[in-house]
Amino acid sequence: MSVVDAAASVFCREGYAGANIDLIAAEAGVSRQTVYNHHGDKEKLFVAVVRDLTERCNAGIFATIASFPDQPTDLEADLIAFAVRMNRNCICNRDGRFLRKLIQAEGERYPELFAEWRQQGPSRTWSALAARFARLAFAGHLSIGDPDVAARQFLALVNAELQITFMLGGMPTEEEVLRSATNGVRTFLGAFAGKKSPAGKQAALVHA
Amino acid sequence: MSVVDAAASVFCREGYAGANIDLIAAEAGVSRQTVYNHHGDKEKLFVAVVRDLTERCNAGIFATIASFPDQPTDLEADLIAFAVRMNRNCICNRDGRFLRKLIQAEGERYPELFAEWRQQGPSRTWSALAARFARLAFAGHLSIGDPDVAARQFLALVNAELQITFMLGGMPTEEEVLRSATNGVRTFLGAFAGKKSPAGKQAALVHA
DNA sequence: ACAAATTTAGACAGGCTTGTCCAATTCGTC
DNA sequence: GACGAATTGGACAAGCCTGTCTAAATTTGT
Repeated sequence: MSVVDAAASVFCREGYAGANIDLIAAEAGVSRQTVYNHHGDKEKLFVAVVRDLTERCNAGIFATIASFPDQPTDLEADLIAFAVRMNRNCICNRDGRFLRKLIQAEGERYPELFAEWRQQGPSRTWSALAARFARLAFAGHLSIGDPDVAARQFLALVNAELQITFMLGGMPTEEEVLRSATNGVRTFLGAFAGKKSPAGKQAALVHA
Repeated sequence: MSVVDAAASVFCREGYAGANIDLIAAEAGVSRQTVYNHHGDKEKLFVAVVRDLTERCNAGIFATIASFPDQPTDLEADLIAFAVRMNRNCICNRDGRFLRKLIQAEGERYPELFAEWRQQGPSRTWSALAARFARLAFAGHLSIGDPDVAARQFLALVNAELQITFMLGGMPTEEEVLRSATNGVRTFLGAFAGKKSPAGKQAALVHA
């Protein structure tokens, strides 16, 4: 395990103040001196950990959003599968859980570091997701007022049943993820199911 | 400020390991020795803080649930007002934010302490809320499949727009709380709005 | 006003952690 | 095999924190 990975693990488990450089070195399988040679001091190491996690998490999120069902065959099934992918690959995995915990625990102590995360992560995630939902609405599959609100509510709904598990740092089972996603998507579609006259059809008519 | 209140503040701000008894004493306006006289040691003080917060938060939650609109005049407006009360009095207030942060940061280190919170807090909260929604459904105001799922999704929806603020330990403005509640309740009703033939009417007919 | 209980300030030991220094060892590469 | 670079283990100082102790000051109850 690399030094940064070991540090992520220890910072998450023990908190910044409680994290011990000796323990990080031991967990990484290197000597303490090597940690200092590579990363300078504890604070620089922490920053490196956060940047590393932010980068990997964002990459995973945007890779997953790229698999959004733009042309769904079975909208419910496709959205459920997308929500499960999102949870499995971005939110429940090691990086996601670690980053969330670090943000919650140390976010107030490093405002500039996490402001950067906030702008490059959630803001862009929501925009990208909102654009996909807007497209579904435009094609008549959904009836949405504000796509940004819909995107945030989609994420909130498909995670609704996992919040306690997340709070305690746990990892939900595959079955829990599927159930939460299924219930969430059904409610989402109950609220936003498409109307009979999609915008696409209307536009086609105007052009005809 | 009491010792326990000051300790809650410092534990939240600095984490368990980073919390300094001298700082707690100073913030409480007493000497360090008094802290030790009253609470024994750091760990006992931490347990006292968590128990205190858990108790007060639960009391606030159940007091707020008691104000649930069982016989709504304007269902949307009544649910929005309820959601705002819930957020203001239980989730965004000092105790709620502190307890959440302590659970997230130290939950894994004190499993038995937070298992107790979990059983007396979220479990009972969801049951109580589910019962209220079931009653609304029975009276024909809502059309709900599983009341427990509906209760969790209701809370998830009305907080959907506040999650980032909560993550960073911030306090949303009154306007943000209202907007999130309004958007959440509208989506909730979009998915669960009552049917024309309420169970109550059917029951009345059976009895007639 | 007086006596008991509590609180206070400060000193103090013990332990732990960070970050540095250094000599010895190992590793990568030619 | 040889040479330079990186790694290692350990010692080390300095600082911080916990928890205890003590004697003085303050508050409380009567």
